[in-house]
Amino acid sequence: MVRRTKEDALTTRGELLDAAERLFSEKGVSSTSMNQVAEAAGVTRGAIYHHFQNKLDLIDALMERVRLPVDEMRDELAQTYQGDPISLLRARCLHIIGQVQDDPHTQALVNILLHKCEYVDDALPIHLRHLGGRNACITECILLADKAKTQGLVDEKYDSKAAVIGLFSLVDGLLYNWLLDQDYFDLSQTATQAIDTYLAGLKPRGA
Amino acid sequence: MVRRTKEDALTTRGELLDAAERLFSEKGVSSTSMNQVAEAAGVTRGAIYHHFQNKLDLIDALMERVRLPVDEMRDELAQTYQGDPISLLRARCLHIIGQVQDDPHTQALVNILLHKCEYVDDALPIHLRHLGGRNACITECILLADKAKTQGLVDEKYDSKAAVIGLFSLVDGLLYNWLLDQDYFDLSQTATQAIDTYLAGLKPRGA
DNA sequence: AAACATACATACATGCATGTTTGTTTAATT
DNA sequence: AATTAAACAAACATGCATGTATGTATGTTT
Repeated sequence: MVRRTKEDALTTRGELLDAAERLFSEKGVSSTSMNQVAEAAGVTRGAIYHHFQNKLDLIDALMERVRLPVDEMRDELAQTYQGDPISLLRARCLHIIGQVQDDPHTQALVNILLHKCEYVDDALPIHLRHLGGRNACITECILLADKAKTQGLVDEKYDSKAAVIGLFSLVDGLLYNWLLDQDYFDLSQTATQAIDTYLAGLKPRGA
Repeated sequence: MVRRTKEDALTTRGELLDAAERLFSEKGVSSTSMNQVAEAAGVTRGAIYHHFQNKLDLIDALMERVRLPVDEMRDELAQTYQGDPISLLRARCLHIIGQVQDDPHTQALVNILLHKCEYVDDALPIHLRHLGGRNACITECILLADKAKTQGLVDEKYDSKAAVIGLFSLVDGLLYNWLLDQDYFDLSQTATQAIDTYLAGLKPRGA
């Protein structure tokens, strides 16, 4: 209707992202057309193609807008920390769980990534970013696990990489299943127990 | 071309299922058209619509053809077993891992379910079957966990349902990540260590 | 052997999603 | 104040996917 100033344009862009995030998370990426996104944002497809090149670019902007939990985790791990490495890992995992549970944007994005988006060639750049962040994070966590081993906090018999992949898989699996049916179990309670169980299993038997 | 006898028709049907399984697993469900499936099977769309009502019906037939690991697990759990409940759980989880790793049909199907299929309303029946089998399986495993508790194999402080959900999430997460990038880690090794770690964590500290 | 059913191929009709282009209104620039 | 550029809307062109309807050759039955 009324033409817009620069700020208004940014608002429109934000509304487009909001609409896309909601629709993608509700109905799936490929089942949602650009037209539906535009309508939900109260504009036409012209607005979308003005702000974004295509659907992938739109999704990319979605990911850009929200800091994924793993990225945040990597940053915080890079900082100096106090306490033992295992406690740090535990805190970071629970933080991820909490963020998905409590932050709507994070939850929607993770939901899209886990359930509403086919892992196909077209979407490769999106998933590569996802994988890249995750792998970098795992790499740093392996160092933590090694350190924990030298401190006698983790049994020598365990392979550090496998231990970290197991921990991450546990978190992924918990999120995966909880997002499938949020009423089936309480996320933070279950996650706390499961993560503590896993970490307890890492300790040497005698400790 | 040449018209077919009943057996030939079954062959055609099987080839259609094979083609669909392969294409869906490679390129994703919604990115694969019925025409592509037909071409890959060496027939036309007419053959597909003769054997199946539509894409969903085709997917449904795919799931029907392969016994999903959880279903198999449930059956085996129902049988009488020897040994302690924890060992049984361990064996069953590792069996699932092995089946996904070694059986191409199972691997393709799980890959489709985890990565190549959006969890949207249209596909609800497929996912409901998935969830139904899984929940029934969890329910039975909770009984096992309770039994393990009475035998002193699991620490009293743990909630049985959360313990089982954690274990299943761990398996799911491992499969999820391994299917994303099969070269990033060795599945059976990592899974064995991770599951053993988790199960070790379930034991009472003194035991 | 005739009648019927099966197993497809082919053709058609429709609709929707995408990408692009053009037009229009308003803000920004000078 | 005039010009340009931004922010969209609207129209266009294209293509593909789906579903259905029809045709046809082959098996099947009686």
